[in-house]
Formats: sequence, C-alpha cells, structure tokens
Amino acid sequence: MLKSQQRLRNNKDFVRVFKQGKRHSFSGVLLSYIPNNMEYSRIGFVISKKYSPLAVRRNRQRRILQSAIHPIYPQLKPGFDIIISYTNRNKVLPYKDASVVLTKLFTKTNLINNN
RNA sequence: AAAGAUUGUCGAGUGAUAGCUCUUUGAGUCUGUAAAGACUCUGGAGAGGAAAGUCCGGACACUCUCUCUGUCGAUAAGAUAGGGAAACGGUAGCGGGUAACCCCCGUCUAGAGUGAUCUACGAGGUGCGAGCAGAGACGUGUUUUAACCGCAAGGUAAACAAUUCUUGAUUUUUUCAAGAAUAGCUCCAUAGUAAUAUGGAGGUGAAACGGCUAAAUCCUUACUGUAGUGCAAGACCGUACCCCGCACCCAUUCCAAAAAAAGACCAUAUAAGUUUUAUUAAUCGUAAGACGAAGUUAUUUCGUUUACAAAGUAAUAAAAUCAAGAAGUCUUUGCCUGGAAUGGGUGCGGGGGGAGUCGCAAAGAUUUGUGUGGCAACAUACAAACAAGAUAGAUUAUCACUGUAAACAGAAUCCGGCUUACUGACAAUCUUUUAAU
RNA sequence: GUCCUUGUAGCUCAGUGGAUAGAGCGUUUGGUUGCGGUCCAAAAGGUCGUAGGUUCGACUCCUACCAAGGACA
Repeated sequence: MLKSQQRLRNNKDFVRVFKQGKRHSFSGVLLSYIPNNMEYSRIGFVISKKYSPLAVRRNRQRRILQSAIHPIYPQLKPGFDIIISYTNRNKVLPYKDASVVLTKLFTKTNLINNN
C-alpha cells in the first residue's frame, strides 16, 4: 500500500487522466498516464464491477496490484499521474504475474528509470 | 454404546520479509513571537455471523394538513408544549415481553412421529354458475350448462346437512320406516388471567344449531401508529481561482466652468448567479464497414474516417427570483475645481466554486458474570469489560509449517429483528433402543 | 452508501382474480402482379424472470431469490 500522498485521491484527477491521458494495455491490465507538475508520481487503481460483483474479489485484486507496484515505485520517473485498471472478467491475476506485467508495461511506456 | 431432537459457541493458528490507516505513551528534528503544526523512530488498536439482501421496526436530523388548549408575546405576527380529527397505514385465537415491530416467549386448537420434538392455521359480515319442485338451496331431490376438457358419447365442476348399531318392509344392494348410541347444540360446575379443557344435566337430534371463503384484492369492528424525506439527512466554514456591482487611488485621452457636505427620491428596478422553457453546438457513447498501428495470434486492443436517438454539458435568447450603492434630481447648510471613457491596482458588498471541519467513531434501549423476580421472553441490583472508523475509500501482500488450511463472504450514521448464503469442529440439555449393575 | 422502478411473442407495449393471455411492427405461407413493393387472407411464435405459498381457480394477491435500469454530491 502506498502512502496517501502517492495515491490519486480526487475525482477530477481521475477524469483528467482518463480523458487526456495516453493508454497502453497488456493481458487485461490497462495503464493510462499523464504528466503532472509535481515532484512525485501519483498512482490510482480502478477495478470495475464488471470484473466481479463481489466486493471481496475486487478488494483482493486491488491489493495484489498495490503490493506488486510497491517495489517498482522507487524506480519510476517522478511527475506522472498513473491509473492502473484491470478488467479481465473473473480471472485472478496472481502476484508474480502482476509484477511481471507491470514492469513490462512501465518499460514499454518509458516511465521507468533504466538505471 | 448406537440412533436421533433442540439450543448454543467458535468462524483458523504460528513464524519470517515487506507495507497501510487511526491514535499519541515516550523520544528527537524542523517551522513559528506564541498558540500550534509538520516529519522520523517507538508503543497501542485495526473486518462479520451473516458486515450481504434492504424486507420490517426504532434512534437521530430536516420538512409538514386542519382544529382546540396552555405558556411567552400586545389582543397581532410568531415561537414552544400537549390533546383531538381527517386522510393514510399496521396488527389479528389467547396472555405476556419490548424503545418499537410483519419480532420474541408462553399457551390453546388440528396434524405427523414410539418419543424428545416438529409442522400448519386462526375475529365478524358479505359471497358461494343458473333454473324447477319444495317449508327451506352455498349445502338433501332434480334439470341445465354459463365455464373447462373432449371429434362425439360423455366427463370435470371446492367443502358441508354427519357416523355407528339393531329391527322391520323387498331375495340381495340401494332405498324407506322405527328404535338406540356417539358427535354436534344449550345450560351449569370445576381448573385457568384468558383462549380453552374436563365433568354433569337438559331438551333437540331431518332441521340448521352446518361448511368453505375475502384484512396474501371487498365491507365492518377492536387495539394501535400524525405524516413525509433519509447522514449524499443536516450544521459550520469558505482556500486557490472565477463572475458581477460599487467606492477610492494611479496613468492616458477627452470635456465642462461653479463646487462640496448631510438627508430624501431614483430603487416593488437591475448585475452576476439560481430555476424553468426554447434554439444551436460540440463531446461522450453506440452501430456497421474501411484504413492504419500494437500484439498475448484471441470472435483482441487502440487510433482515424462515415452515420446517429434520448438524456446530460456548454453557449445564446426569454420569463421568474435576487444585494449594496453611485451618477442624476430635490431640500438644507453654504462657496472652489470637477466630470466622462479606457487600462491597472486596493478595499467593500453579492454570487459560484468542496480545500475542508462536524454529524462520526471509546460509553450506551451496549456486552459478560453473579444475585433476585418470572415457566420463559425479559426486568432489576451489583461487579467487571468495551480505543476499526476509511472518504478513489486503511484493516494487507508473499513464502513456510500446522492432518487437506479449505466455506459464505468486506464495516461506510448507529441499534433491534427477519430473510438468504455457508466450511469444519466442539459443548450442553433431552428422547428412544440395546447392554451391564 | 441511501432510496426507488421494471421484468408478458424476435422488438415496442396492453391486460379490473374466471378469455384458448392480446395489439402494432417483424417472420413464414398463400393470393393479387410479367417481377417486386403496397394490398388481401391465414399461420407459427409465450414455462407471463425463477421458486414457493393463499385461493375451487393466479399474468394479476403474498413471500423469497435472480436479472436489468434509474434518482440523490
């Protein structure tokens, strides 16, 4: 779990990222991002009710993604608003696959520091 | 010991690594005159029995019909407290519990089971396809078929005028007649708060004293609740930024020669804004192709292009609503510089904006234990216990072990119920059967 | 989160406890025409969302569940 400063916490920001941001997807994980004028990056998670109507499964999937992003976060370039959404219906994405998918996505979009 | 019945409890644990929210016991650093705030380390706490469905009931908050009475007020406007009515509901064998209930407890009646126990129902009226005979038709006899099935013949058409025995009439059944008994009916006694049960008596017993049904669509009665909206209720505050109006100051340009101060009119107007209506526009989205790109090669994803309904959004127009105050005019005082436009700044007023704070988070119809009252639900006394509180939303992720680690499932203002989903285990009480003493 | 609405033929919808559950559009067949449309005539197509219950009798009343949709900042 990231700190509250490092999370997207406002509806306006979500709308801005979805409307104006760039998108990339990989095996059900959709990454949208847009630069912000801040010294750190902020990350939000969206898992829709179409994924599963049960709140427990949605919570668990979100927590897996959050914990997978935690070791990657220090390597990210600062100054971006990022939204990660998962829509694969009723398929649980385990921790190992999630970290692999996320690193792939970040390298593809050049959001990660190569150092 | 086996087979059951009912009720209750629990709803994984341990370790390692990495992390989140709240809190502030302690320590430190920074900002600040101070109050205080921010950060780091440490300590403490952190998801249910159904948190679910949102099906009932309450607390709490705001809004609200008519009428009467009391208090404050001036007799008014209004505020506040209480009673009643209308309308709209709720409950329904009987008795009790509760803040309240479609809830719970006890009990009556009927049925199932050897039994523990389980299941079901519950006031009155109205109503009961039609005709004929008949004292009487929902129901005894008979006809018919409005309705349904069927090609047709024909059949279906809820329940209830009861049951048993003996004798006689006829060869028997059916039917008829006579008699007896039971149920039913009325009254009385006993038990019970009551529903009701038990016992006794009485006449009646082919004439209603009977059946089903409609408060899970009608009417009445009894008891009872004002009603509506739901914490996105509601209260406070209002940052950045934006819009409108007014005053003052500065700059530039133009104009005038009489101005300034106080009060009134101007002003039941009007700006932004809000609400409603109309028009237009673009976006989102949808659909089917075409082209291009990506790619996990899937009936994939993305972009461009073509077409398009409603709602919403934006702009414009109209109507309604809504602040402060200038110029101008008049009156009084009484005598020298002032006014307009554009741009910028400062201040004041009106409005939009959710950055936020509270409601709301440790404490009340609470939970547990013991005593007392009660068959019980529950009440009461004493003692002890009780820090989840987020707001794009914390309460976790990964690995290992524990017999295989597994079910249903995630708090969102808070409580009492009901309903639905569900893994495995344990405990208590009771019943029946078998065996031993 | 709180509060509501709806579910009937392929689509859009009616339906007052007793009808073989209807209407329009669509589909199919036949007729008309040289052919097609229009028109005319007929037919098919329904577990009334699912499961229980009340009732002599349920699309309609009650309860539970399922699905779809809406309002509120």
